[in-house]
Amino acid sequence: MGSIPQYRQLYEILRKHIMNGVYGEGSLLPSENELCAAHNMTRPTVRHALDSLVKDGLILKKQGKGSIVKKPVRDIGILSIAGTASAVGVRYLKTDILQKPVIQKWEESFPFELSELEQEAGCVYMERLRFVEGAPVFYDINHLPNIHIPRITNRSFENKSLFDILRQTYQIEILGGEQKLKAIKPDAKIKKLLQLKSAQPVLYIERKLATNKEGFNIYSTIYFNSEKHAIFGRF
Amino acid sequence: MGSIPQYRQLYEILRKHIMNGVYGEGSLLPSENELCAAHNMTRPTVRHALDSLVKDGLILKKQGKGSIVKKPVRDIGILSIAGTASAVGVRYLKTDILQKPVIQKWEESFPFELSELEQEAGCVYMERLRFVEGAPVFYDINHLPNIHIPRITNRSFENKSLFDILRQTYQIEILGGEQKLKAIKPDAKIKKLLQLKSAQPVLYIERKLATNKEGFNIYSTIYFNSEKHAIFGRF
DNA sequence: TTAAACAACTTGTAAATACAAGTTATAAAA
DNA sequence: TTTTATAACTTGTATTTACAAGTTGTTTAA
Repeated sequence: MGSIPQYRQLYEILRKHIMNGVYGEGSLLPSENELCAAHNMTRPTVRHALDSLVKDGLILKKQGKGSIVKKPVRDIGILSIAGTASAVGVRYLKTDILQKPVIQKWEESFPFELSELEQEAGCVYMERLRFVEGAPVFYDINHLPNIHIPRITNRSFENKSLFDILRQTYQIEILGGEQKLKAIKPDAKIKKLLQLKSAQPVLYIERKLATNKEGFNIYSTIYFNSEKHAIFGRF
Repeated sequence: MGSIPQYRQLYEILRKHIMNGVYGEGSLLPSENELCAAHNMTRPTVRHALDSLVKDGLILKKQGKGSIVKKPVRDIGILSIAGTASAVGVRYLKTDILQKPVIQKWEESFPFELSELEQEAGCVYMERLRFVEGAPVFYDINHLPNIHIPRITNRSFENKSLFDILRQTYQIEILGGEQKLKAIKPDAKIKKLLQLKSAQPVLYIERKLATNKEGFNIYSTIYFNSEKHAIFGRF
């Protein structure tokens, strides 16, 4: 017997099966007693495995019924955009790179506290403006510490999300983060960039995203025109 | 013995003690065996309670060491408030009930889609205004379907969060949700309630919170004065 | 035909027990 | 004095057993 706990092994098996569609969305998992028999475990052990799946939001247990497969759509914090009436997919999002990634020093007034490592390494800076149906709605400024990401300044970001590149090229995954939101009156620069009518307020977001790389955080400042669209998020 | 499970009772006790500072941050909880003896339970039951605390992020268990109290600022989605400079604890939040819970019909223009069950049951409606350091910052309107929550209109909400009452009295837990955020120009009513200077924009949030009770969702509309504070969230 | 009762499932809660594995302070040996 | 071993803790994993409670289809009685 391996040193991996039994409940963990069952969890991995069931998780894989759910992801691969062996158990379709909305269908029932085998009952706890069936799982006991099939994997030669006792009920507490099986339940431990199922508890983990519940925690992941992969199943939903109902007393007297069974374990229902859920396969959730989880976003990372607030990332997607919804129209005020109906949802607008990310595919309708066109991106302009205002400032291609450059390496520079951290600004003195940088709103987040930096670790020593981040401070020393300097930062990679970029600005983007995003359009929905031809109109600018999203202006974001990103700072990454200059570690783990060699040659990022040479990369093209055309039609590719920053997060996709970080994940695919550098194996950097977002684990979580924190953000601060305010409604503000935009200054002249923002007003011009987002083509705002006067007196139209703007949603302002500061966020810090933690990754699987120790000490590698992504810092973003976002200005969002919420006249015709809203920031949408699941949690 | 009440019909509330033992592990749940212990969970509530420990949770309260952690929140009230009986167990300070970083300190150790009594060991599992001590809790068994103190509350006359067996270890599986005690561990079930501790598991819930781990899930809440209130403790951190270390094998061979014990259960370390964490007391995080981690709320459900966006609920906590941070000062623009430093964090402001929820304890500085005073709540005024503008409209005590009443049972009424759902409004025609209700922004969310309702299930048939929710539609039939009618809704419980309440309004609150929250203050930080004497100034109103938070106006929220809540709609709950009138199921699972008998006699809620008789309850006092003085110094108690709606979520605490739902959890403790009705065993209703928030599992997740979705929300939509915008920056808006407030109308006269909101302006007056939040004592806003003219031209001060407001953060507007619509949220739907899903719970462990099938078909029981909580719908909130929030107006937030982000002049001196920001909405803060972890994920 | 219809409604109530029941049986056979499902998950939920709980006890009693055992041993494995990580941590820490103490006692023994170098 | 310093190092090592040990004992006494801690949480982690797992079995076995029992009954409660919710769901569903079937059988029985009206």
